Amino acid sequence: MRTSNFLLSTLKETPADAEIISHQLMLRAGMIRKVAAGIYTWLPAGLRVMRKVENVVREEMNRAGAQELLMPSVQPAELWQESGRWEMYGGELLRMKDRHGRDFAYGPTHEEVIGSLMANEIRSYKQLPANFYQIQTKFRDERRPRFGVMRSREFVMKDAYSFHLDHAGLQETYDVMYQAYSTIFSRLGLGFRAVEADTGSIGGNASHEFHVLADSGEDAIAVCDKYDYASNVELAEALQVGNERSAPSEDLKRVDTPGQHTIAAICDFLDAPIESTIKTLLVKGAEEGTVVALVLRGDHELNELKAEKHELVASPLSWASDEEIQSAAGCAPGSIGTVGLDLPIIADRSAVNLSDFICGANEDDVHLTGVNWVRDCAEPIEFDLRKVVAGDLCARATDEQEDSRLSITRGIEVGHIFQLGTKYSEAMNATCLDNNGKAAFMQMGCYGIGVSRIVAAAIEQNHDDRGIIWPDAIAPFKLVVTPIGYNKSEKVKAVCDELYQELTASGIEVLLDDRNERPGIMFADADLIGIPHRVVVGEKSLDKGMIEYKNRRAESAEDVAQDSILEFLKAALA
RNA sequence: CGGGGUGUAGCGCAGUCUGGUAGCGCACCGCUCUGGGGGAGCGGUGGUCACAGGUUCGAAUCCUGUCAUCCCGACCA
Repeated sequence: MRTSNFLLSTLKETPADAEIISHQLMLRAGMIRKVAAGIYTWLPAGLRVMRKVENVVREEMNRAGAQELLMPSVQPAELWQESGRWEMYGGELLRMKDRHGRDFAYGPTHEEVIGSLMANEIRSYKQLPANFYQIQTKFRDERRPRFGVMRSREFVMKDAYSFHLDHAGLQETYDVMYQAYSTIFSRLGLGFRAVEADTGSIGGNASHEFHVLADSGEDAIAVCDKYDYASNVELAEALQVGNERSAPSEDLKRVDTPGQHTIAAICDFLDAPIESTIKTLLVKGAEEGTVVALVLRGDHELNELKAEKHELVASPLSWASDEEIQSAAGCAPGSIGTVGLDLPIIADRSAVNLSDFICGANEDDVHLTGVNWVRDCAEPIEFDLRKVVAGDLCARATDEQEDSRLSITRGIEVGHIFQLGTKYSEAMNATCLDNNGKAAFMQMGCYGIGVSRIVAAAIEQNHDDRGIIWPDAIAPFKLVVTPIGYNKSEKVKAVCDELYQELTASGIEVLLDDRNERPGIMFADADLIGIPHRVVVGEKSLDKGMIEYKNRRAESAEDVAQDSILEFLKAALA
């Protein structure tokens, strides 16, 4: 491609409404343009990158035995009513009516379509296992789209759905997909991590997310390399910290604590370590109108996702109102405690093993010290409630060494694999006959990759102050040829044209910058759009029989003899 | 959905308080010089000042309403 024939819409200045680096660079490099909130046009430079990602994904899905198909983006409401999600899905489902007034939705995902399709197409276990995928535009009407294509409403996704006679078959394909995903992200040149994930409302027994590691990531991941453990912090198990509960050694004492309503204030006021305090949080119970107390050690934070998994706790988690707190505890938040509290008390593992601790007295501006479970209040229900923090022991650890502890890193979720079980096959009545001729609901798995999001994630991970640095596998062009004086020097023009033709003929995607621009502009543009390899052809070098080569990541350039440049480049780009 | 910003040329912004012919830089077009990291000069093109209504002799500017968009949070995966 020649720049004279390519829409190179680079911007010198950063558009004001772009916050994160990938969004800024995608706009500046002329990859995308916003059409509406969360809706973007992909310009040629951007689309070239997305196609590269798609192709790698397609190759590896095919290699893993999945078959590509294409389902409609506009889906009839009946399918969603059948699965119950027409009501359940909420505002994210973009609904519309056709000219006859019939309800449709723009597909945010395709379990319904594939489920009803395969209910018809698959009749016998002999057709199983089967795995189908598509690469297609989805629409989720996010409440708050943000960060460019990182969290857009319209986006490109690879979604795959597998079908099995039994769970063993599902597990087998799940493992194959796990491997395929690892291969895909490796081939894309991305630093990533597979992490255990919450199965959320979908349910099922296993789920992994694939995260591109980047400080700007929206998700926090707890990692322990020694035990090969990585989990979304939403899910990561928090072990008990501290020693086993010891016998009470202090008497229960009432202390006036006027105006001290936070843990930090109490510790300061009583000159007590924060590990000797507990906090008591009141939340709505699963049963309408009830309230439940959640207890954590003072220095720990509540993991709301864990809490709402307890059968006594309302899901989604919902805080008790001030009135409910007043009537249940007899005081305002800040003075709640476990003594004399007539509520179910669910305590985090690390709070359960405390003795002689400090808590509120359920009376405004009064606290208790020397509190002990059993002696002073009921034995609590033990439950994993807290958020893990860096330095916690890994849940798999069998020792307490430094390298058995968790570190917290941030990631961008670019892939997610689920074992769905029979949830959708039951909803869509997708059965097949087993080898006894009996109908059985098929086991399903589903496997997503955020194709457009990967483009942004790759930039988050690969950029410098001059612009994007594409991994070779997804660069819009592998090599840029920058002539000095293309329109002035016959010699330079001839060498560039020949180089361009030969490299192009050997299958290398080359951008020849034939604009009549000053070198600085050409260098700046090439760096901004992130082309990984560059050669500069100028009369000065040519007179010495040299052509200059530079890797985008390298500090400086090197001279290569003109007569060996082709082999050199073929080797460098291999 | 709650809170906070912002809407003036393709991009970045000033002008709004204090009403009086719509400006600057970049980009873009033409010419000249220049030619290894966003160069310089001269001359140009481009705007229903988000929209609607109101006040006024006169509104980008004041008033009312609407919309769009960005950020934080909640929500979602």
